[in-house]
Amino acid sequence: MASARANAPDKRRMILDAAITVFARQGFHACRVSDVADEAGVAYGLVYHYFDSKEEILNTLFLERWQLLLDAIEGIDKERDIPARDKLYLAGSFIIDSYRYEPDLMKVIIVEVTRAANTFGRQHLDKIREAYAMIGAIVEQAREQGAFKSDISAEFAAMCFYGAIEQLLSGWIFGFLPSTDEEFERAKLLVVETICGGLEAADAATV
Amino acid sequence: MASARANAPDKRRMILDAAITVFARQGFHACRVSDVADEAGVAYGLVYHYFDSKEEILNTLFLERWQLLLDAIEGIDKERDIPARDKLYLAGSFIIDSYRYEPDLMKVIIVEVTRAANTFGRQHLDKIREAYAMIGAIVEQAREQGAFKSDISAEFAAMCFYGAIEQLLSGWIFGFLPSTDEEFERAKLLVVETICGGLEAADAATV
Amino acid sequence: MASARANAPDKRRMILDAAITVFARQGFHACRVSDVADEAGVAYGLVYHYFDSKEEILNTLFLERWQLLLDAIEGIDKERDIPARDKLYLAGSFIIDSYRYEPDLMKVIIVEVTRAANTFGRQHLDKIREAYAMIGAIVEQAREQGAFKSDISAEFAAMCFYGAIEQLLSGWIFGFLPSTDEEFERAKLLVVETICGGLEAADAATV
Amino acid sequence: MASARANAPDKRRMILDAAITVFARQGFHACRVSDVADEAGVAYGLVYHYFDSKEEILNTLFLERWQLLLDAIEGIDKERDIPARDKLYLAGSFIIDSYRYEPDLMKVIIVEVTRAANTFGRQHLDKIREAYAMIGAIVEQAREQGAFKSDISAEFAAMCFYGAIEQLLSGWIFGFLPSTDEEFERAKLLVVETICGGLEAADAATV
DNA sequence: TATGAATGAGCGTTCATTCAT
DNA sequence: GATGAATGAACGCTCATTCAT
Repeated sequence: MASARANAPDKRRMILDAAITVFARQGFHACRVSDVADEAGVAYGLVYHYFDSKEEILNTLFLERWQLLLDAIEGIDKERDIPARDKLYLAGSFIIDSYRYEPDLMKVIIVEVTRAANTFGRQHLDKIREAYAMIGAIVEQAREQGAFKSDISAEFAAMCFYGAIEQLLSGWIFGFLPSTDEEFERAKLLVVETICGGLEAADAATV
Repeated sequence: MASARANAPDKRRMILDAAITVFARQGFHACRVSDVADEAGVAYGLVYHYFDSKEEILNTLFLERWQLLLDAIEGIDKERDIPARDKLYLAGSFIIDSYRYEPDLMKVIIVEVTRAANTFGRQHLDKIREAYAMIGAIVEQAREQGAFKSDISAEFAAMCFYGAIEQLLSGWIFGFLPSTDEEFERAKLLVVETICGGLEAADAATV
Repeated sequence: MASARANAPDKRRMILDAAITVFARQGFHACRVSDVADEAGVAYGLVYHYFDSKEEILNTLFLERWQLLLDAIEGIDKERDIPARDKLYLAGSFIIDSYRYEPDLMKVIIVEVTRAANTFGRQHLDKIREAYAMIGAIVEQAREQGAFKSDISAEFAAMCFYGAIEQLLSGWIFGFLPSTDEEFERAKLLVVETICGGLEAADAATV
Repeated sequence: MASARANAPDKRRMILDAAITVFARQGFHACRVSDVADEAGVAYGLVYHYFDSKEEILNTLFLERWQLLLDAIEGIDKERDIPARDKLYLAGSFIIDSYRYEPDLMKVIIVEVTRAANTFGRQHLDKIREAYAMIGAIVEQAREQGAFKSDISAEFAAMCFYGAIEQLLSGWIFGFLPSTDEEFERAKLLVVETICGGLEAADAATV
């Protein structure tokens, strides 16, 4: 029987996927629950069979994905013998690739949650800050080892790093940065180069 | 006429100021037009005498303030004989001080406009990008002069710089960075130090 | 200006009157707010301009009317020099006449509030019981004076009296008692005769 | 078959019993079919296997119990050689004891059917009135025998008697009369004393 | 200018009922 | 018999906006 249902549609998943599409296209507030149901091809009420509210759908999407991101950064940080810059490169890459491969989902998460700081962002602030903390931990270790400047706190550095990446994601999301593979790869390298190496030319630092 | 009304209340201004308070406290979407009218101490309908819609109030607040910011950065950039790092410091200072001295207004602008990218941010995208462009112009000049690395585009650098600052503002707005004078001053210095000088210690850059 | 508006329609009152008609005809739960608005000839939203909810309309109708009833019984009780039986007759008359002259309003109050004990009745229980208490006070005084039996508590007597009257009202409301003037007058007399004098024939009481 | 299933759970009965509990606790309208199913420990849809609708469950509960009541009163009335007052005492006792021993069921019947006159009460009005008629028959016989006053119609007397009892039941149901054995027994005696003997003291009747 | 009563489209949510398994 | 996923009509309430005064 399980096999008979192996490729049966998982309606709950279909609703979540439809929500990604609809939230990304119309925005969370501008869309109606019926838009999600229509996109998923299910009846209106089924959405409420699986979720308590429209908000819960968004929360579910965010928490699912954000946990993957936290797990990824944690995994990167545990590889002890690579330099902090490489760890930050891997973390940044994971976020950028998340957008590259699932742009609608990441658009929803960035636009409707992490940047929507006084609606959903607020209720997920602790979860969001876990990411900052993990990036901060990478920086902190580098500071202790003398690789990073001690006068810039790890927390501060993490916010600059994350802020820069989120700004880049916004650029892609709103179409003023080109969404090409080259651009994604270049951005991965340059955001680390900028934050770790600084904008200033090495031989000009003393100017 | 102006003198005859010298100390008559400017109802339009009262409405705008009330809107700053209310939008900051409750959020643009969560508040009603009547909340703004109540805060301003005027009748419901008067808001519609001065503004076409609730949105127009927010647009007005944004455009008023953002133009000041653009003018300030432009002014900073025209002082030709200071280094790019100093220009960026001044630009960053202006933004941070804007929040320091008018936290409600800046909260509204950041939360409801620049970070609300798929509602108001979208319609003001060009205006917002003018700020990136001005920061980019500062960077571009430094690149041409060899002070900044040429492999990091000015546009990219500007987004990292602005992203870092906006992230810091979010930290203050949502209360996970302390809003003290020392902290504001420190942040001004460090955000430039981070973006221009990089996180890496000078003697560790080759590691 | 006041005179210019002397016969201007009081929309709030129109809504209340429409609600009496609609609640009586369709029942509180079976009708929609739009039915009330339509009956009143006003826009949907105006109902919510004057009342917080559909329930508040019913509460308002009940409290308005019930207070008249309480005031009436209180007034009756203060006329000290008439016998308890006459006071009960006047109290019963007031209630029966309330139905006679405003059948829809009393139907709503009886059906949707005082007999709807586990919805609205519950929240107005204290107010409803004030009526029992006032009737009880009339009985109590008669007991103290020796006119009424001392082995039947005043509270118990009040509930029997009120229960009998409410049952009669139900009979008229649901059409199994004839709603004629003679019937109303006869009922006023007989309910008192029954409760005060008893069903038993005087010469048969010892049987 | 009955023996083969002697101790198999009778799901239909379980649903009815669960409905008594749930309807009494939450009220008929405020509860969902799933609440009944949960309480019964059966699946959602099984309720619809045994009953056509949520209403049919209530109808079933009412008709089952009301028939017992009708049968009881009929039985009482057939014992010809006891006085009307005793018959009324027995009828009242049966109703009061019904509540005493099955308070939830009687609460549901009183609150959701007999007092809910414009929903379920209406469709069961004829059945409810059968009870009045039977009480009326007891009174009528006493009138014919001269034991009861002839100027109070039997139908009227029945409504007063039933109204008084239902009011008492409401008092117990909503907790403003104490639900003790003494109270129940006292009420049985006093309601008959009140309705048959009247509130007025014998020696004061001429006052 | 100034008021606030009046408008009405729009949406989230509920839940009785059906039906495929 | 038994399950619970699936359906979809229905409704209370919100609130931006209009307009008569």
